[in-house]
Amino acid sequence: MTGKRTREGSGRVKLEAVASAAKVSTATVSRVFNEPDKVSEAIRERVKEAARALNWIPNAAGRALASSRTHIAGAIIPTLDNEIFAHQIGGMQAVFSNAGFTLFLGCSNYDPLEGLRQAEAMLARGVEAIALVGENHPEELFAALKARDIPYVVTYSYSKLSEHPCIGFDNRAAFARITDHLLSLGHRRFAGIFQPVANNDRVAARLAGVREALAVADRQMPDENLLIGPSTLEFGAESFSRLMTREGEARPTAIVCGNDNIALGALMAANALGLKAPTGFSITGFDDLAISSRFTPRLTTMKVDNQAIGTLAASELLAVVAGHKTRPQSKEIVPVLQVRDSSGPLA
Amino acid sequence: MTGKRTREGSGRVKLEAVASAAKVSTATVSRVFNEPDKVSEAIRERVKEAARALNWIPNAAGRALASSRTHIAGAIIPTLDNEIFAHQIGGMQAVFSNAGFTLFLGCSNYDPLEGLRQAEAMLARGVEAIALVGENHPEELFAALKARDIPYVVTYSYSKLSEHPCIGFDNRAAFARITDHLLSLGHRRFAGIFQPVANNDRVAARLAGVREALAVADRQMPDENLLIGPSTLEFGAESFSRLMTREGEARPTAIVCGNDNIALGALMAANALGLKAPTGFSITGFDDLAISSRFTPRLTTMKVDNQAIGTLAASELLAVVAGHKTRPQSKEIVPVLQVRDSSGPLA
DNA sequence: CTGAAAGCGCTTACAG
DNA sequence: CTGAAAGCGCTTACAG
Repeated sequence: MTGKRTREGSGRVKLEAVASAAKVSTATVSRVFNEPDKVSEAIRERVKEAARALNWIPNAAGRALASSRTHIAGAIIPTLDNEIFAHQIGGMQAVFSNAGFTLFLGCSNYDPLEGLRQAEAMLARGVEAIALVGENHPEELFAALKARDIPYVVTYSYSKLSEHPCIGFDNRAAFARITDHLLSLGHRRFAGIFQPVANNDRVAARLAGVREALAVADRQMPDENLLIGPSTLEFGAESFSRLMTREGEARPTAIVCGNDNIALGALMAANALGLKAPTGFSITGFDDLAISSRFTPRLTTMKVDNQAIGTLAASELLAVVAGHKTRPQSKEIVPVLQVRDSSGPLA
Repeated sequence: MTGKRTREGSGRVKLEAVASAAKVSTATVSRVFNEPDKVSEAIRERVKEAARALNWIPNAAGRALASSRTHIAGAIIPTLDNEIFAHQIGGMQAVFSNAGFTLFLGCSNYDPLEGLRQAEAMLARGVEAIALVGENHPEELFAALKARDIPYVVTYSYSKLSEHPCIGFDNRAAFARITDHLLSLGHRRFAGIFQPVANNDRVAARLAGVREALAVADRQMPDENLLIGPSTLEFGAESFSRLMTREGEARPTAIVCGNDNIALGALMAANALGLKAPTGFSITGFDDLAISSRFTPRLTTMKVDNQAIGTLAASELLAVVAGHKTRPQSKEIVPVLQVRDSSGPLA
């Protein structure tokens, strides 16, 4: 009879119901929750009471549409299977949640296009800020972020030269450092066991760090001494066996592994072969996993505070969202070398 | 001059711009992307072209408000520090993403109230479905889910008796199973090293499983043989030392650990003390972490496909959201006993 | 400090 | 198959 259209609606309690229950306008209800100082205490209490009584949960879509704010942030990581990213997300999640932000999580599985796809889904849903692991993303993604003026940070890797705000550490410097450690122990024949370099700027930088440190010492790592494969205990183990069963000069004395997982695999193979580092050879890792310091032999590695990377990234992003700064500030986290039993003097 | 109000807006390209560029109504643009079959091909192409040219990304808030659909799902887990939950989330994320859903992640740190808080934030943001680890959540949470008719599943734990749809395994049965294994090996003096039971229905069920199996065999685990503490290698190690330095009858021969991490710690302590399972004692874990089958001695444990729990949970939730069923179907994942070197005949 | 009402960017019932 | 326009549930510029 009336010209009214019929619409489904959500069927939920809405702000309007709270307003009429508290006998105030919808504007006032909104203010009570968003700018409480602008409302007199008596009314404030009345409205809160009504909201509680009706069990009102604000509809974020309405809020987002009216205010162009969503209180959502996003993070894109390669995979949760690696505890370093899991810890990073854990730290991030806590800080965001504490600030009233809910976190979208996307995993690219090391496929930049998949990362792009997921980031776009997040943008469509109005994320106010986004964190990306590494710089290895399609230019398109960074362009979209800039076009919409969405603050972002690149995490895990850090470089002074980067055009992006980054929170992490210098992978190249870290591996130059660990190589120097082995060099200072007298090692001259180096081998490397690394995860794939494709789509992974962090691993590429690590290798560059090793090569750079060796070059300074007038050394180098022959191609046949660099084994690349999956970041698994197995690959570490089989690579170690392949390397150490070589004869004479072909056998390395220092094996730099791309991370602790690979190094632990190598150490297991060594134990199985009855070889005990640091006698005759040294092995190093990277990450300092919980188990690395308790394994026999204890693994020489570098410790990174991944959770701190996550909390710092979230804090910087929130500061920009809140308008405290215009751009997230880059922060360098310095990995700490942990010299333990798996590395020692050449002799 | 005009009575118009000034509003900020998002400043972004909107559907309206696409409509006028393609010389069609906004209704048609919307249909092109949501019900393409209802639009003639010529117009469809024209609109898509215009959208592409303008680089339009739909505003999800507008869409959500008008359609009451957000294409967002949520998951609440205790922590990402434990790889079992990380794997579960990894599986879930992939399935959701594939279906056009973006995933909210919340970590409760084993605090039910924190989990409730984060779940409420997700509800406010319109999640269409939610996955929760375990049943240990405030009744309020389940009530809110039911009131809003949001499909949910409880993951990781499984019980036929549960009033909730659950996808996981029977923790009680699994630990009864592992206890039976030790019993069948001739062990009679049992000890346990477990993580805290508070707010963790899974751990409570595990302990119940051990006790139940022992009771059937007319045995029991004395209070002083049950050590409870953090799920760390350290706690596993120190607990082992404490247990195994006891004299005579007070020293257990079978140690059931709450998970692999604790068991690995115990094994490390054993190695340090020069004790080698399964000579004189047996140790079991739970999870079958990557390292467990390669440690020396290889750990007897139970393997759970956590990723499958995640993918199944997401699939069930999506089926409900899509209207294919009214309620997620419970699914039991059966853990597989992996008998290895850390357990053996008593004598 | 408070309210009436326009507007955020979409979808969809209705009409043709 | 297509369009005009109401409506989704909030926020906020404006007026008082």
